[in-house]
Amino acid sequence: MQDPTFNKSSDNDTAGLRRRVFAIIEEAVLNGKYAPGESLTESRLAAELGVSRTPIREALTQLEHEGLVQLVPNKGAVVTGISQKDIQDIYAIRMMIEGLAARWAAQNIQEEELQELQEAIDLEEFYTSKGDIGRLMSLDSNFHQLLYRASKSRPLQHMLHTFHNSIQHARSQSIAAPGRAQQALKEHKAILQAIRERDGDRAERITAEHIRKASVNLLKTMKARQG
Amino acid sequence: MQDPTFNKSSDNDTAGLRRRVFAIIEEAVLNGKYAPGESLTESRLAAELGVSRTPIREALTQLEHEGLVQLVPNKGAVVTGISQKDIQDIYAIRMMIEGLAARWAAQNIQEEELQELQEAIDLEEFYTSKGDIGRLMSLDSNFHQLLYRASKSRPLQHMLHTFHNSIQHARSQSIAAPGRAQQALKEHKAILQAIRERDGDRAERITAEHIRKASVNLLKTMKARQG
DNA sequence: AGTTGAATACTTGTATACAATCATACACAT
DNA sequence: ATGTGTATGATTGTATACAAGTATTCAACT
Repeated sequence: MQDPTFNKSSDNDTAGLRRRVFAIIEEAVLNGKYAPGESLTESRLAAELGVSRTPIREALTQLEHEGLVQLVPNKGAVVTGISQKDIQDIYAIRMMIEGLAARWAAQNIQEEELQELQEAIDLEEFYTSKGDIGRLMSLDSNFHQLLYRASKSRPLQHMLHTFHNSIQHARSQSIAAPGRAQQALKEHKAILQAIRERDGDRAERITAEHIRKASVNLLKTMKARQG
Repeated sequence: MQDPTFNKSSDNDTAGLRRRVFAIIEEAVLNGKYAPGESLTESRLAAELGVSRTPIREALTQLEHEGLVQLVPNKGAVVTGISQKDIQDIYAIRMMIEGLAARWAAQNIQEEELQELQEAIDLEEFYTSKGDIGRLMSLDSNFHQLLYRASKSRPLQHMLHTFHNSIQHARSQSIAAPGRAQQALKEHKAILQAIRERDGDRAERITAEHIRKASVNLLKTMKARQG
């Protein structure tokens, strides 16, 4: 076994300027290069990134929907940033909602989806032993996305997808913490087991616990990193 | 007392084509004029509404974020529609999240916000006795928005705001049901009382119950109407 | 000095033109 | 008959031009 291919990519990868622009601005906001309160005008960003205003506009509206900036007419996009409390709140919300997702998944999952989850976990195990953080990030995403899909609830799927994106940056820090990947893998296995046994209560409970632990870990990491 | 003015309008009212276009397409989707599965191309909509593609594009991306269409490249915006199960799911999610909002509001609300909630309820009482459904809709929205704000959680506020929009249409049906407005008013009063007493547990519980009742009522209404 | 007013520069909102990509239909070969 | 390759048409993505509205600045006046 050398490098299991990872072909199930739910995200659209055909770059496009908008995606690149979005990623760049998002990164800059999250890194603090654009400070909270600062207002970004379209023309300035367009000049800075060497593209026209159109893709900038689209990226900004998307950023607004993710809550990173606030679009105020004739003023520009005001950077809001994400505080530590925001992340804490997001995890508190995720605890409830992903718990619900796990419960519904236990009720509605299909045999094929159980297999997909199992495969995701197998890959996770492989890369955890290899210590490949990059892959683990995307596999963790994958596991949770599969969970959402198995819940058979479109609104829930939609909402969690949005959320997931908005804290992607934070999650990547969390999983890089020493020992966290191993722990997450163990928790993922337990969640799958509960779902496989169609035990909705337990699935909900341990999924919430999984999120809570990730949250604790993340906040610890963030505090260690920036004071 | 004749017509208490309602000046606190959080929404931006400066029309703009995008907003109008958005409203028109949203209405058409919710009314079933554009059937689920149908794909709307930008040029077609632009011609139909007599505007250029630009505001259409922006409206469509917004509609995608609200989950009403899915933007697929080179195919157009595919209408997804909202099923009865979707609404059921949304209310299940709202039960949890708004419960959380009420709990946090009980912890963090300020004196001034308590007064605003009280005023909202007073107005609600007035228009309930008058039977002015239109006002009640916007007052119900207002009450819940105030609640979100009082929770002092930006992510929660943001998420619930999005949700609130996406089911605005459904809610307007719910509140129009006979007797529902009176019941909702009573429940709002109870919620405010719990928050005023800083009883987070109770506030969470009865808020969840409030959403559940609204959900039951709405589904009954929908079934009666189109089932 | 503070206030008011107008002029200017800037910013967003919209329209339109162009490029690149993709789906589809049709002809042709097997 | 079926599969394949190509050509055409359609659709989105991006750039740019223009219009309308707003914030800001500076000067004049009280």
